[in-house]
Amino acid sequence: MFRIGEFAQIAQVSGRQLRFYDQLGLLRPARIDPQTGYRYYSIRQLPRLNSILALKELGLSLEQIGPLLKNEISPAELRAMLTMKRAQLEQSLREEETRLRHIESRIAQIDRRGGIGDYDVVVKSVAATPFLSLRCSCENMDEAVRMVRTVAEDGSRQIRPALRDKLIVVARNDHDDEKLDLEIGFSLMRASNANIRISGDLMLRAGELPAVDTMATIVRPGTNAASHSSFGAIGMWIEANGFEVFGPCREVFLEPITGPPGFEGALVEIQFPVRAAA
Amino acid sequence: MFRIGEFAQIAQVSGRQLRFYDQLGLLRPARIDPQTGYRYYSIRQLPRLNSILALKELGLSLEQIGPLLKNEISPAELRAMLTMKRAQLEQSLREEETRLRHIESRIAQIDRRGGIGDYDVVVKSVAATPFLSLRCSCENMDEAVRMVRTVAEDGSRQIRPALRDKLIVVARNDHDDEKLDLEIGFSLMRASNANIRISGDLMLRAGELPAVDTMATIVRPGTNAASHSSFGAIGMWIEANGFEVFGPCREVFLEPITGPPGFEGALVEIQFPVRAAA
DNA sequence: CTTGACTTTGACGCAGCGTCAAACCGGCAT
DNA sequence: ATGCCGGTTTGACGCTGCGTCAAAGTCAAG
Repeated sequence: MFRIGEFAQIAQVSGRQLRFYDQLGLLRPARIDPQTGYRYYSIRQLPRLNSILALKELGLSLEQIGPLLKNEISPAELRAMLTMKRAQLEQSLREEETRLRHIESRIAQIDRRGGIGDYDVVVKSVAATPFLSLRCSCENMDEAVRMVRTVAEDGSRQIRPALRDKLIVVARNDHDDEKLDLEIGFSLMRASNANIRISGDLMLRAGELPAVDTMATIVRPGTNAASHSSFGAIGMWIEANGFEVFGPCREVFLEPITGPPGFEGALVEIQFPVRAAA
Repeated sequence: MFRIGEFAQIAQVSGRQLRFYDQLGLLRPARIDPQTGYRYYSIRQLPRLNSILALKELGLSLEQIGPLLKNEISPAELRAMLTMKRAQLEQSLREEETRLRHIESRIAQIDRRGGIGDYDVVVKSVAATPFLSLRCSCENMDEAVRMVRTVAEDGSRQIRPALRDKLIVVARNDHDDEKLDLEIGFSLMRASNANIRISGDLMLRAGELPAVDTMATIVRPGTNAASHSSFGAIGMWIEANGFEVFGPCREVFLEPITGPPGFEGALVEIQFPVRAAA
């Protein structure tokens, strides 16, 4: 019979652990002195303790180990538990590898640029949303900016504020032509089938923006210069972290557009649908 | 200005999180209504929140993120933090891979044998210990068993109980001859240079058992039959989990030997020094 | 004015112990 | 017998980053 300290030393565990296992009923001492409350362990309890430690090593929780030791678990059930554990482990392994890549790209960035860059690329998922929009093809940036402004202003006037949500520009230039193939419109609070005619012959048509599970996003001031550097940043991030672009990029105007041309004060969220690179 | 729920929805976080970040001072709401205590967030706080989320993704703790956002951290310090994180991550990746192998070998074992095997292989580290022992070469198992018994009995008589610790047999058969090359003796509570003569011309000489960092161990009843199966079990375990045997195996008798020949009632811990397989 | 949806603060929970604190106990030296 | 030092007991809090109630107050629509 050993007192708790000796037994702990033999088994390479802490006394606190033994007391805790006692409390959980996983490993009661062979004897407890009723006078003093001292716990006395027999060397014959070592196999049981080792079973506990081995099962813990496999990643099982102490709660799960209890029934196992009492042989209340069939091999099939244990197999199922372990298979689940394996799946969880594989999942977390993949996640940690992703994180490792994140960290390494961030370290490389510090080394390259000698400073701290932007931290704000975030992966999120977005739900499908009704979208009242205009498809158009623009020759150059200036034309695109004018068009966005037109849609923004006329849309703001003609769509009820309670229905209108945010201005969104989807870049659909598949084969990057010279031309910009854009879809410009407003997301809506709820579905609506009404098309809306705006200035001249332009027409906003009801449609839907599809949901995207993994969307790499970055929030930036909407000045054109900053927008350009944001695209660079998010592109590097996507590449460095083992993703690839998977669909059309969106620019979400988080604030209603006001002020002078150029959207200087606007706040824009750039969104790239991504998936793990092949 | 958004109330907490809307802002949470936009940023894909929970309201609880926002309140928590407020409490930590990481992200105070743009305004708090002094009447009602309602928190109001500006969309312009989204970049800061995204910074927090991105840094969290890198594995930094919220405590570490605070100073970062206040620009109280130089790039070099950040680099150091991330490098440390990377090392930790790589370490935990290796550990999880090891666990994954453990689990897979356990599943395979269930599938092969249709049942639950022994759970009790445990890795521990053992310290160096003074060792009073006899080196001998035995032709067969019977001779070895007799020799162990002789050392056990004579040693128990001739070494003071306060000095004597446990009977240990080290198997030194390097090139597995027919013969068993054993070292049989007692570990001691403290160093001693006294050699001890036991029955006949046999002599226990003072020496030392070296420390071993990673020792795969299993505790078993000392019956010879059970001992055999234990060796099989531990061998399979070592192989399945990507280790290799690295030195001489030890058998530690956890209880003083009593009773009839064969050590039927004894409790033995088998120890194999191991290292990651090449 | 009544709902029903939101929000506030406050508290507990978690997983597996580590780490005090205050009070006892055991064996050795005197 | 007596001190003393080291081990032991129970009990409580800490940790990480929130999730999840609970009770009470707020806001906006009908």
